[in-house]
Amino acid sequence: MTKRLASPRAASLATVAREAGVSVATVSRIVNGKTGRASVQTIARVNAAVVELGYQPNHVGRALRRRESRVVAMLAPNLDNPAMAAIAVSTEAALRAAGYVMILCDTHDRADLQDEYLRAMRSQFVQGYVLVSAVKSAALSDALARGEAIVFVSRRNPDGGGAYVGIDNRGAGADAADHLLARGIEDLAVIYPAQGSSSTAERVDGFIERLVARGVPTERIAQASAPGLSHLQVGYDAARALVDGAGGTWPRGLLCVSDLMAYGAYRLATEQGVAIPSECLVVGIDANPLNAWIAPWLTSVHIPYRDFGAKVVEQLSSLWSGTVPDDCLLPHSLDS
Amino acid sequence: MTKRLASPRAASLATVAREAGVSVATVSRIVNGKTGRASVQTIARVNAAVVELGYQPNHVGRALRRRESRVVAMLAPNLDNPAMAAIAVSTEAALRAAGYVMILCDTHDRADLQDEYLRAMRSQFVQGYVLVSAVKSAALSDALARGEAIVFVSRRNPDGGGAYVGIDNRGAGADAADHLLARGIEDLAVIYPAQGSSSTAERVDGFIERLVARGVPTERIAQASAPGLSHLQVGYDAARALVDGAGGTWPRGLLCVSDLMAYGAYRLATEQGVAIPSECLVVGIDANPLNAWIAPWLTSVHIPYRDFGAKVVEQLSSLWSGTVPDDCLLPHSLDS
DNA sequence: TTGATTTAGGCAAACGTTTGCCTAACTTGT
DNA sequence: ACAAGTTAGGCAAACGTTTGCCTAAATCAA
Repeated sequence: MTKRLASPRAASLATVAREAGVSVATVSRIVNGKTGRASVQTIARVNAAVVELGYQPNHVGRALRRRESRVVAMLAPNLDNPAMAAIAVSTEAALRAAGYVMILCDTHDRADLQDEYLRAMRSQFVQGYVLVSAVKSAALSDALARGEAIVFVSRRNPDGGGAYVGIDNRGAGADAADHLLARGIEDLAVIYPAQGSSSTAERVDGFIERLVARGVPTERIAQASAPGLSHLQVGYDAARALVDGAGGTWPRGLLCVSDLMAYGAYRLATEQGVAIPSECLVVGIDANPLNAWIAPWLTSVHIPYRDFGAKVVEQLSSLWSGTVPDDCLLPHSLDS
Repeated sequence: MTKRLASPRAASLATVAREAGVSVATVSRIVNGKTGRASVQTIARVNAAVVELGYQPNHVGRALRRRESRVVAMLAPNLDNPAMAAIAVSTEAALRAAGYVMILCDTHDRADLQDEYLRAMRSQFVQGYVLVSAVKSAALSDALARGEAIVFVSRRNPDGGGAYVGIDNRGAGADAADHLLARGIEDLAVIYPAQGSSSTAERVDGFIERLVARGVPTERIAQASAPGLSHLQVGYDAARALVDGAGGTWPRGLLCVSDLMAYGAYRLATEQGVAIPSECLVVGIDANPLNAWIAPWLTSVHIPYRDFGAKVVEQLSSLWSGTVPDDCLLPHSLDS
């Protein structure tokens, strides 16, 4: 027979304990699977009460007592970027599968917002942080010094060290170089954002190094960059700088360090009547799923963003168990 | 593999109280701005201690005591869709400005996942829910019956009623109709997903109603749909169904109820050598910012997703204060 | 002066969990 | 039969806040 509850309060350990005629401590132990401490009959009685009352452990009480929540905060610079969104989605799924919930914060790539979020999250007993393309900031250094569990994604710890999930950026740049050379293109250029993060810089380096190693004279590798946060605009501006710097002519092959930058460059090409890809083969990095539908002109290095989440959770688990994990580099690929 | 250092505890009310030589209660009142209860000197002393120790209120303790967190859960069907990501970003920003944090859950449009999330969130003392394109489910009905604060976005409450933020979908469809008619196009079609949500169905209805009202014979308005979750694929499949149903000829004007569907249709057109927009003017709905860069052929009804967040927070506030807010319809626009 | 009111702030009980410690009642070993 | 060990489970103290209630002292009214 079921009781009609006077208040809409959810069942607590106390409710269950009363119903089962045992103490709160016993119920707590049983629902937490500490088996050795109770008789079979008691366990059965408690479990019955749990089911009947629909008891669900209260995470707030638990967090207070254990001084830990099952919450992980992700700080990402801008979810407008489909690559970031993909990372967020896959991380959220992996965390949830591991029994965590994810709080998402958009830092807009601003150090002050990153600081504010880091501080705010601390008082939520957040258990770990996933920092996508983190920037250097005071609260970040503090958090690292305190030994918080922090996984860096896509961009390495600006203070050096720390757990990292990403790809071999140099390798990705090198692959792009090989791809272009394999098509007999030797009039090459690369564009990138002026506020260089470690990852974009590494892509550029890898690209140039490989070209040089394969005998392309340095002076035939044009470079240009542009400031700004929107990779779309940066791509447009950098491409303009590149072309203007070359007396109005486009290179035959162009590496853009992200797909969004490639979209920006494409717009300029369209405006200037340059045919892509026949006059200029554009290579991006990210392999946005939209490319197949509306940007078939773009060749792009595939990054397995959908696999990032699982790796991030692995690294967090390592940190929680007290070890410092090795960097995790996922495989990229450029289908030819 | 090195061991991490144990972190020193953050300052609590007790720490501050000891430092300032007052009781915990007094500190609590002061940090909460209950001014009438303390002398000016005490307030000054406490504030000094707060600053010195870098005290930040612990949200977990507060949540436990007040039986409310400052957490809102957003359940969204798929963040891969840029429109969803835009809603998530703007809601997160608006909530944070109002002092809340947002937990993000990706339901993949599945009722069972939506149920699981709703139940899991309850024991986190989540204060409100933002349900983007919610589907009918048991836990949703339960939550509504319990009187939880729930705001529906983009798709109305499947059980009817409830707070809603969205656009005038019929109006958007009608605007698309006007746009096409203004260009003298009368050979028209519309494609939409087979699993019709209220919003896409309304867009189709508004489109057709307006066309009929302006004298287009019903038999000249072709329709097609396709099943599936990915609007990209749905657009492709539906366009194929449409064209096949018309003996291989494309309409002169085509409304796709989302931009992603338009991308899908575009791919088919490209494959079939149909020139967009000269042979077929495609109109989408969403106005994805990428369009200007890589899909200039697409005309799209602009939806102010960036304004959704503020409205969502308004509606949540209404719910929290006990009133039932009116539906909030934001203005859409189609720049001609 | 006295009684009434205000001011300033402390006490302690929640909120829901977890866990070290304690204690009865058994079970063994000898 | 008695000491030693095991089992089953209760007690109560945290964790960090908030808040109703209480109490001194100070102020005020008459």
